[in-house]
Amino acid sequence: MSSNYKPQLIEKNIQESWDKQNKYVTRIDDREKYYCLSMFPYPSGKLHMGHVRNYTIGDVISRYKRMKNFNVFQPMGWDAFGLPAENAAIANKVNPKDWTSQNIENMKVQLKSLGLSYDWSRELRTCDPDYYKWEQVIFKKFFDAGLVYRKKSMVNWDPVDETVLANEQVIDGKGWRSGAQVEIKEIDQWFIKITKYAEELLDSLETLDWPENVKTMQKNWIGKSYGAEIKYRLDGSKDFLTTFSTRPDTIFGVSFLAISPNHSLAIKLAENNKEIFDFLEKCKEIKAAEADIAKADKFGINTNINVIHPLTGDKIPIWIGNFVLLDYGTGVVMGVPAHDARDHEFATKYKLDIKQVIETDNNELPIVEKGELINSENFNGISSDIASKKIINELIRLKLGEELIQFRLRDWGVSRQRYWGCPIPVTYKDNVPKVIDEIDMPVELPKLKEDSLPIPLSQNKDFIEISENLKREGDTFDTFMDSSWYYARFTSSNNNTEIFDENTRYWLPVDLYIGGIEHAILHLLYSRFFHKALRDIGLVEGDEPFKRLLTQGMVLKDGAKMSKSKGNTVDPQSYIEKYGADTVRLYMMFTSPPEQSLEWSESSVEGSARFLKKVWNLVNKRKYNNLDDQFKFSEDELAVRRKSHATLKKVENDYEVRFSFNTAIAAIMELLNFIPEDFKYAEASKSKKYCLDEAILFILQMLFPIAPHICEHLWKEFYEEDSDIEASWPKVNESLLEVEEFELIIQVNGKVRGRVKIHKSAEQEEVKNIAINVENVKNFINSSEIKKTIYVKDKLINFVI
RNA sequence: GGGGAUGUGGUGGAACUGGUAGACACGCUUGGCUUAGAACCAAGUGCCGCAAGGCGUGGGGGUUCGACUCCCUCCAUCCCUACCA
Repeated sequence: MSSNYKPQLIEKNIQESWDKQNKYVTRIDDREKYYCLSMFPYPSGKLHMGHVRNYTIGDVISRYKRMKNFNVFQPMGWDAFGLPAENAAIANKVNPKDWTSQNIENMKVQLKSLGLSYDWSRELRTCDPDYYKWEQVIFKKFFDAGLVYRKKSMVNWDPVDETVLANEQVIDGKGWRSGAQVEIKEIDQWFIKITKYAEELLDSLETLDWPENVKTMQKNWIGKSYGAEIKYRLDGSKDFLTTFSTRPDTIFGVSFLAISPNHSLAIKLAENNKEIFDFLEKCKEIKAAEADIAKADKFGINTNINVIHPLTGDKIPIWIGNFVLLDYGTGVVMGVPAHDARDHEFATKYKLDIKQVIETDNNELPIVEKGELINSENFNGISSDIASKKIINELIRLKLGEELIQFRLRDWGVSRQRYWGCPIPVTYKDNVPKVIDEIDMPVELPKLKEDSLPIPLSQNKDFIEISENLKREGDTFDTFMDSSWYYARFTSSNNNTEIFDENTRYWLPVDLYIGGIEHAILHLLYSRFFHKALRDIGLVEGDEPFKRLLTQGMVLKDGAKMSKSKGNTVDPQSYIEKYGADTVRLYMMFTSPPEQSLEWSESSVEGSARFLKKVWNLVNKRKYNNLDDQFKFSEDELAVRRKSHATLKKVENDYEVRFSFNTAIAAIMELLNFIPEDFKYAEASKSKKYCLDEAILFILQMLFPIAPHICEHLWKEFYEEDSDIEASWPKVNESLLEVEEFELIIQVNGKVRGRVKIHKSAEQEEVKNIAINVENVKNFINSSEIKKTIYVKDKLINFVI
């Protein structure tokens, strides 16, 4: 054995031996199963620190669970469709498929060098026809189940490049490549009825062992609200405008209605009104993203049309407002300036009536809280909640409204006007769409001609035109479709004849899903929806795909997310080469708890390397003595044993319950520092040797999930060549942890003034007498009267003077 | 605009249930080893103060015998906002 720690020498050998044994290829057996899944990466070309962090967390837990005798399944694959491949194709004149394949090869080598215990036999990539065939099959089944429909919807349109742009491709209202002013355009798209599952998606959140913040985000995103649908008759017409409001109690304060610029009424009015037409044109300049619409200055235009207030009969003006979203509710907002901040701002700007109809202790408008009604005819004096009910009843009686539960969640538009994605398996005969038969799937993405840029599929005539009146759908699926069911396909990815099989039934649900917090809403909600819809068409079992969730924070540098555009990326590969995978893994786990963001620090990496070196130097050239524990241990020997077992207990809890790897590592470091020098001497007594051996085994076992190469290597050298460290986990000896004495904290007025060793069996009166006579405590109490004594057993005593 | 988080020494962080603030590291200082450096080892290290002691967890206020932890308020930063993944 070489005497210095050289990770480059040992890591590669150990990784090869794992490969040779097929150690992490998993099969159904009779142990308890554990499906540990980390979010698969987009193959951008290089692993970044966020990946390293994500995959190390997954690997630590997988290895720990294996040591605890679970049958662990940890697969890895590639979210291989998406925009960056098209961008790279344009920038570097490479085929998206070749670019993607090359990237996958590179990243796979990088992942392997990290020593991650994946079952590579289940590897999948979403751009393979073998994968997306089944996505097309699912689409058909969803269609047959009535979950799919076609609807017009808004996109960002670049009039120069004549392409649809993603939100991130619109910069300051301009196309990123052409620089042209982007317009909002309405086109036909495929939608999936996720809203049909809104109620269940909301309710079953409760059953999930997920972080509260993620559950809250999903709950707010789904946005269930109770209110009323209220109909306003257009003045001089039999037609109505319908609005939804969560505050029918404020109906007497309505001073205008605001409709979306995309509302059919607005579009109709623009036909004969230049001013309105120009206004709508101006609205089209704001990018389609919600954040941009919400941040844009609120402006509006009076249509000079009125509606009739359903209860007062007053005439109320209709405005068009750029802040009204067509997709939410009915695309019509009832403006109550006195009781809504946005309406107040709008009414102030355009000098519209502001009529207070709710009274609270607060008298500054807008009053958005509930209160008691005023200026509301015969509803005056009634509290908001009761008044809402009464007003809804009145509207029902007049047939001008009804009670309604509204969701913020919108149906999922899955059409994308791109090339590098899964073709939507539809044909059009005389413009009538038909989902193609399963037997004709997959509809393969056509290869690009040499030197061709990745033009949107819809512009590929050879693909689109089957015959004169039979055409193919030219859109591809949203890549969120690809990633919404991969967790299930991993279990059966080698099965070419069935989408799912007995492996799926064995492995699902995912026991632990690990990924970035940035996916807290969209990806996780889509996947949950997919699972429920797949369940209802009989393809999977259970109600939820991911039992437990761990959301890791971002990896930052200089306080910002690492990104190419900011030029603050740190390449993990150079660190793996310089320090070895174990050091990088240890650093990642030690430097920050997983849910928090991690600030990259150059110098701390050194510290992690140093610790592994210390472990190496302790164990190296030493040999397990194979002694039994029949010794009369001295006090300092007992202290070492106690420390070993207390550390083990803490580490188990940190790994399993808290996912708090940084404190687990700190505890292992403490144990290492705790071992007295004389225990390590060659001439040390057998009882000391026993204590040291025990500590060494524990350290290697506890550290193995995080730094598997060095620990496995040392385990074989120190303990037994033929023994598998990953098939072992020590047991806590609880009796060693029982102590007779503890340190009592003595406070005077809540401040620590002394501490003293106390026997656990001591009575309160006895403890008080000891505490009060501690020299420093005496000085502080002086001759003052003790007004109160607070005693917390086995912890502290506080004298209030 | 809305939703979700975070804020503790020079730095990363610990304090798990309202009960010892700063564990464990990084860095720095001093000493040892060395021709020198690196590495390693030992000691010290929140701030002010000679000390006694005082102050201290983004700012302000509150509850409590006791607050990093609970409540109110303000500020800063990060993530998501439905076509980046």
